[in-house]
Amino acid sequence: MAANQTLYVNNLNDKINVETMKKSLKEVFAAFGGIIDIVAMKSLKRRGQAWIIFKETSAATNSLKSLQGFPFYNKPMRIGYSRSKSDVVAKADGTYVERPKKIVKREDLRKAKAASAAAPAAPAPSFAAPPAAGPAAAPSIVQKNIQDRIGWNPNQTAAPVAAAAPKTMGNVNAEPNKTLFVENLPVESTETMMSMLFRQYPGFQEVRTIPGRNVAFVDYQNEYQAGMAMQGLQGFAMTPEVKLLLTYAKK
DNA sequence: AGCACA
Repeated sequence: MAANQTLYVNNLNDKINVETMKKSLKEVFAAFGGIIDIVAMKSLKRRGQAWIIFKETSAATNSLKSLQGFPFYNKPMRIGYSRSKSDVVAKADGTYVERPKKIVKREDLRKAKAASAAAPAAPAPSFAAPPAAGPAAAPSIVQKNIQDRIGWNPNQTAAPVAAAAPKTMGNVNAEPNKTLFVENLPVESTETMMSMLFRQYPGFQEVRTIPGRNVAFVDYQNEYQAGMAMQGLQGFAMTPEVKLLLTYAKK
């Protein structure tokens, strides 16, 4: 695949509103260089994909390498170079030619209808019973899980994705906030471990654990970055039984 | 799975 200043990203979570998705993508990819635009659409043929248009091909290459397989809204991103030059880029270098409007064929309409009818309804929020209580987790499990997570090899194709987020929010406060409220911390987790885990996400400031309580607060520079960390680590399995529960802190 | 440009 030839290098291109535009990246093609797929396997994106299409349950996420496209505008939110574009903002979140910008948060992560902008760390690698200037972004001209992000194109993402929600139609049947185009959902779950996005084009990240960088100012520089080098930035595209760096982000491709380091974000390949990055767990994003619970799905590992698959990233490649775009097959063609983006219109904005072609317009800038004077090579843009008007593309003929495509005709939507009757057959395509039929297919689209069939596909949406076959699409399963969104799963109900899971209140699944916790896994059978096995032997008490050794203290090292939490550490190991975190190390596995932060030592995540960017070149692997199948990234270890956090367990599906339990949508059983104890805290109904959905108001975005640059501070995250973390629940379900196993007793053996330490502030150092927590910061290792949360530091992977851009904008990380600090973790504040609350003595005697299995909760913590994690600060980011802004609420988008906090949102990124929340999506990335939601349901993270600290032990096979204990999964992190993340919400925005109350303002 | 699907490479667009509203």
